[in-house]
Amino acid sequence: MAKEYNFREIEQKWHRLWTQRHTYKVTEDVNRKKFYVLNMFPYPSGAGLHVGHPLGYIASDIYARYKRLQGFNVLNPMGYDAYGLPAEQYAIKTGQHPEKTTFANIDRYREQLDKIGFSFDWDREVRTCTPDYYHWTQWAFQKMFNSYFNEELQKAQPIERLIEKFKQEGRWPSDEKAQSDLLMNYRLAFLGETMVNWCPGLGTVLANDEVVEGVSVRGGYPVEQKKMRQWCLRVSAYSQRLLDGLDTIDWSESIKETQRNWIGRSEGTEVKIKIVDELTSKQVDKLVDEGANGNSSTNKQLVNSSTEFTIFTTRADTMFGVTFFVLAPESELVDKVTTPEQRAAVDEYLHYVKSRTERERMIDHTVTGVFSGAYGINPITGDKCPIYIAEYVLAGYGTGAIMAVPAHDSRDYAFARHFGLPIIPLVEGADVSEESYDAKEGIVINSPSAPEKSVEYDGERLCLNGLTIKEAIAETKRFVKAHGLGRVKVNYRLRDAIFSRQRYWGEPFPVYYKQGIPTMIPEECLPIELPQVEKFLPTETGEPPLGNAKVWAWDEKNRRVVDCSLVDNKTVFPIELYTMPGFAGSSAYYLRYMDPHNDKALVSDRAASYWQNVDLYVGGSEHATGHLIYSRFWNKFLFDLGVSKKDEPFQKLVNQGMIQGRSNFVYRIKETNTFVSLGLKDQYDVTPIHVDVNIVKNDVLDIEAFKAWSPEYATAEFVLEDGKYICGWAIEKMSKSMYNVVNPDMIVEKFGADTLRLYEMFLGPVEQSKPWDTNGIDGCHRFLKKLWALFWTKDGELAATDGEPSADSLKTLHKLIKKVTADIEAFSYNTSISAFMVAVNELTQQRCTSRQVLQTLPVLIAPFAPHIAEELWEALGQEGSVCDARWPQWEEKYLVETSVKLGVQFNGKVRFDMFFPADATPEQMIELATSAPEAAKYLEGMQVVKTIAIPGRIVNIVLKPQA
RNA sequence: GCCCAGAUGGUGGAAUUGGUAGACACGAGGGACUUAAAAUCCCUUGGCCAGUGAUGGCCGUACGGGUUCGAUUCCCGUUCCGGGCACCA
Repeated sequence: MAKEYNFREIEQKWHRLWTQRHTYKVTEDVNRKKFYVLNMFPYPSGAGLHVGHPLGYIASDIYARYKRLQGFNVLNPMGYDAYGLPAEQYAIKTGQHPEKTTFANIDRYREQLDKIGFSFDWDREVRTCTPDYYHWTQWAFQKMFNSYFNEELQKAQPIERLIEKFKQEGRWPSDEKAQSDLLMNYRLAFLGETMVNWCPGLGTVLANDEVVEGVSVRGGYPVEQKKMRQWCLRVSAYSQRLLDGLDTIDWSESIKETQRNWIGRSEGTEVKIKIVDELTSKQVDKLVDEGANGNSSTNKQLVNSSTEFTIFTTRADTMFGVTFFVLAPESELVDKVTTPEQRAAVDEYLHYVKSRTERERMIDHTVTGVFSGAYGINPITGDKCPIYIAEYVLAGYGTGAIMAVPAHDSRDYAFARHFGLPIIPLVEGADVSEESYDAKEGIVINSPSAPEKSVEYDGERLCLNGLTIKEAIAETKRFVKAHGLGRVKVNYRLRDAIFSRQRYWGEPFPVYYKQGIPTMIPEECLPIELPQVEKFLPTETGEPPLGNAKVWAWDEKNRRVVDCSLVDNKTVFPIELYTMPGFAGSSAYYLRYMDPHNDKALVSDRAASYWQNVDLYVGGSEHATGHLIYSRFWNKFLFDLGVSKKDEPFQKLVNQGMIQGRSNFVYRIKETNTFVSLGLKDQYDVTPIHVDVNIVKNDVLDIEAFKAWSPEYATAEFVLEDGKYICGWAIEKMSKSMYNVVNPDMIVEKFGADTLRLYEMFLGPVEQSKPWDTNGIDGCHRFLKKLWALFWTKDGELAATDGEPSADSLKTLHKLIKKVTADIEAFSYNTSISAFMVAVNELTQQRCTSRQVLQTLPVLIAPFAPHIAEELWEALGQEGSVCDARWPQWEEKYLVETSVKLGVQFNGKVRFDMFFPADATPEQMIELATSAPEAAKYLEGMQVVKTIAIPGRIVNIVLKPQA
């Protein structure tokens, strides 16, 4: 009896042995080179894992195991992003404490993960919701609070330095409240009165990346803009460093591009615009006559006339085409600028703008706006242009005010057309009769249209005519700077991150309010643990859920958390009721894995120095503008502090694709309980119904299982084709409601973890999204059986012999080593597995039993299928674990061909194949090809024009008819 | 609208980056073994045409052009699908 491949027994055995032997325990070892592999840790949801989740873990595990076999000391940890909304919402619904459900989910995840045979060092597991972990989240927050960003040094510095500076400059107020307010403008973690994305459905604010098209990512509730006092992180301070860092890391171009868009650097010019209004310009002469001592209302006008505002533009070259200015409705200037005559119209407009939700504004781009009554003076032309207020200008970007150049900006163009404002073309050949010319290419004209149309400054007038747009921008910048009309300014779209949430299930802020001044709980007293509450909903007075906590006040004298009733505002103060957002805990977890049990520091200097940063990070691309920005920001801050040793946290990033579901359908004839097979369905009026993919094999329905699936179908009847019921299919998101969820446990049960690992990788490139189709899995399972069979005789004895391997076998082996090594390096696991299949087939055909060849195979397959690798390794009588073996080196000498079969081409078309000596020179190849008998018929009556011969590639002879 | 990435058999996908397109796997068809099933093994499988046959010919990598002895690969244009950003001045 041949020895059977009993994967269940093998996998259970090795899972047990790995645990017993601590095979995957990692310690810092300065004598070995480190390699840090990391997966984005999962949020443990109640639904458990489906086959899509482990894809990235398998891909990184393969790389981790490969690196280990190469002799690296590999850190490959795993943990849980355990704070989050679903657990809290579940708690609200059921009253179950989120910790309870979260921990239960974690246990379930762990159980599922363990079945797949990962090389995680579980001793390093972290959970973001445990006090020993969020201790360091709170600590980092306090460090940010006590730091500011030094623009000159482009790095974070202790806030004390800033205080010193203020003192030296005499700007340090004596009042404590004023001191606090002043510093809030600089702290990296600060309380800010900002417009936030308020989500009434969730009862909390959301970060920009948590809102898509005006609704929340989680739950899809509408989101509105609201002004609130919130904790914020000054992420924008790091804009330039976040941008520059992208050039130093090995990430996909598309994700870097996404981040560049998100950071949105634009280099432009700020120009100061003087304001005049109708009244002032009419009355200026009169006022001068009267001696400027008019009544208070005219005084106010005079103040207005000396007021100026600043606009931001990236198209400084178009200053000669400005025909109006526009302010954002939320701009503080609106109030100052509006004239009494226009007051009513402006108020009405502001009211209209307020009534519109963010979503409406985003979708509906109809032109709206109102004239403020005031005018601005274009400093370059001296022209007086009306100032409008319109919602198409955003308060949050630039200065909230723009100069409008309708000829060369489509939005300004639409506005000008709507309000009948002039349009002045500035680019040679640009036709602006139908639409604006927005391109940044061409030669500038009309700038100025006549010499006197350009205002003189210090004897100089700006003239851009004849320049290219790029030159004109540079020239205008120079002019504006030289004459003090404004300054060159870089703007970023990246906003500061709103860092507080009105939720229960998150990290509490280590902050209390002393006479309204936010004060940090001393570092030595951290962590401040999340208090118990009875209800997870906001309080009746609208406070966040932590308002329900009874013991949630800070006793300054005794340095501990005490009962709220003790608050006396002398020594006992209320603690912050907000909690931190989801990204707080996930921003520095990779550092914690380096030293997870340290209770003195986030990470020891020794561990951080050894592990440096993550060499390979694997996770979904959906985190491009969330986690992957926050984490880089957080790390850069910790780098400035000297805690992190690298400016960038993740050197190489691989984004695994999503696994979609492949749903199956049955077709019910309307108003019957009869189902018709796919090929016949067009003959009836049918309703397609999702059917559980687990009772369908190769699109053939298991009719008995279907009848048992739901009582409704117990009496179903079927119209079959060829005696089978064929189901339809479609690619959809993998979800319970589509009955297309495939569970990894089931696959492991049926085929084994090694087959699952192999198949997940065989499905296609790791980066690519693809549907899961269990149909193909047999191929991978068969391969493992064939590999297994190679090691055993018919009688179930070990087949290995000590004889010298054949040249063929050595060639097969070394070809395989070469291919697999190159493919793993390139993350091309699917082709790697194909190479294995070819090699095993070849070795089987060669009846290879050589120990020398056989003992290399377990090492090569170990990254992909570790269980079978261990079993074979042991069967061969090798010492220890295959994990401690050395990755083999391929040798060219076994691959050398004595002859090479190449296509011989005449005029670019392959005419015949022939063998050439492997070491033939191009000249010899041409000689051999032209003298071959097959060549004669092509050469007849022809003349050789050109010959091309590339050893190993091609032989090509170009002919033309003889003259 | 702007930016990025794609499009190859019935299906998932290969192709040493300009050198015999379709590796490997699934599915399908045929065959062997078997009382039968499972399992295993062998053959065929991009399309069209000719031939009893070994075989030969033509077409073929979304579409239309171009460069080249030679293009799935490089260039230009078009269509379609996916991802990101989006009144960002």
